[in-house]
Amino acid sequence: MPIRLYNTLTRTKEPFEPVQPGKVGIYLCGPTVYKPSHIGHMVGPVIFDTIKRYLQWNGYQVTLVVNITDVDDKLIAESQVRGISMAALAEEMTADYMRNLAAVGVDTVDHFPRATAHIDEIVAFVSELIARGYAYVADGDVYFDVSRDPEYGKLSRRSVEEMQGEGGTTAERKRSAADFALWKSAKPDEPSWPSPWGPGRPGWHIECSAMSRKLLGRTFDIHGGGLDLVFPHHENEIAQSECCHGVPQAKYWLHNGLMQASDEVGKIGGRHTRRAEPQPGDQQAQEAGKMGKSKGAAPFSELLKTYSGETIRFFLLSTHYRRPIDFSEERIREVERGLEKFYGLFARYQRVTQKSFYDLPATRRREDGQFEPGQDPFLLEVHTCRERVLENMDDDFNTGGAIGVLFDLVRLLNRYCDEHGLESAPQPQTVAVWERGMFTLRELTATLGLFRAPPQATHAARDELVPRLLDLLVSVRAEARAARNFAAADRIRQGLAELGITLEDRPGGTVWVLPK
RNA sequence: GGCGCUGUAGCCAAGAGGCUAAGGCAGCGGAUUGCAAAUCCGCCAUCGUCGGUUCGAAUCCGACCAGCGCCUCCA
Repeated sequence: MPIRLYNTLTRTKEPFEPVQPGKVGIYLCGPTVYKPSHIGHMVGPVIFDTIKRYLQWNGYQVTLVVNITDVDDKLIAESQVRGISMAALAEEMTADYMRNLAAVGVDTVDHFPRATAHIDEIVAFVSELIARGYAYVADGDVYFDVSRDPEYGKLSRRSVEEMQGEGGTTAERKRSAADFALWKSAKPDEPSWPSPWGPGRPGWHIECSAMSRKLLGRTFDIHGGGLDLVFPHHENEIAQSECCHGVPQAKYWLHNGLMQASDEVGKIGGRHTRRAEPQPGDQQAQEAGKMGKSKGAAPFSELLKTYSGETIRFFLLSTHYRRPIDFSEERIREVERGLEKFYGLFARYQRVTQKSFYDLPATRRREDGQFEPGQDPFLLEVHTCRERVLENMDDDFNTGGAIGVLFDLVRLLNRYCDEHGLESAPQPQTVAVWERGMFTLRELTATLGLFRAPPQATHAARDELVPRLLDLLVSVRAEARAARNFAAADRIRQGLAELGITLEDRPGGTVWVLPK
């Protein structure tokens, strides 16, 4: 069964067939690095990291490129405000972006090309467009002549007539409002690079055309980005690249939905807001806005102080990527409680087998994880879960549906553990069957890039003394319980609970759980 | 105004013509437990409204209502 994906170009789901058999090139539009990234910047990278993992697991050799736009009006403005160079600002913000990506487990990106490192390629690209008659020079600027491109508007489905084009001071130099800048002449105090048209800097869209060509070729497989980039960014990229090359730039265009910033009020904002009576003073709270425009868009690094990168990743993957997501901390906390189900099962696995779930090998290829369930009803159900997860993933990377099935699998594994008394009286036979199921959970979560490493140990757990003291308390409490002195036992448990430490009396003994 | 997206339980969310409409969070009942915690079992929706197509629609079509995005160099 083939992988299908939704192509913005055709507005339909299409079977995935790479340009070259077995190889896949993906270009994702990354950030303009002028301020710290917020959670909205993580949506694309997480889904495309997942897509790459999944395609690789399905046997494709995948190259993933995420560009860094490090020259732009906003960078210039911000660097002037802060009194540092544009390069220094870009450096700082790129480092922030990289740390954030690492935290959410995005580590499959092959190239992070920077616009300023590709000025030669950009100048060459612009020159080619001029030579072919698709662009014109105007007073040190270079503009793309939209009227020369009969296909202009095919991605966003707009007609040239309705375009307003870019405003700004350079507008008069353009022949048509819809034309857009390929190269902008520099003002005296602005950073610039030499070019045949005088000192200047690249326009917004050209770096993606130039860098994708360099790293992935004239026609590559998947071009991704946020839904807000469909117009004008991707439309203009297509115009530049396809007029220059005469071949499609990308076969499939994938766009992720945008993160909406709900207010701290949490529940408010978003699609379901139904204002029965417009309450005075309530209006501001009712407005959900796009992260990029919202002043409430906290730096992602701040969010990471409260929630793990894995929680965020799980949150982002628990809905389909094309759907808009309302962000609220309450939602993150709900997701976090769902994650506990997985962590709880991993802890059980450790108790039963003395092995870490995280050490289980993940399959490299889809077919490696296939197995014959035989007649065992448990394994039959595990097998079915696996199929259901893969069906979801094959269908336009439906990670939300896939995660729903993973919860089923977790319940299945817990039930088997309960029913066969694996924690109290493990039998090698049943443990082996259970492990077969755990193995499937391992491989399926790995394809989503989840649970690749144990959650960061808390500060308390890193302290050697804490576990020892807890063990001591637990053993004292065990003696009290043996003597049926439940008052003393409960006092210990209650006291620890007030410190956020949970005690679980299990068949094999008492387990303590530290707060996150 | 133009183009487009969305509306499924208290909240989040999968499903896109036909099995009892996944799953998570919250809640309720039960098993287990000395009591808890964790886990398991059970309960909790006719799919924005109105019409149409169809033997049959949450799923297709139309209208309407509501929210949102782009058309302003925001992923």
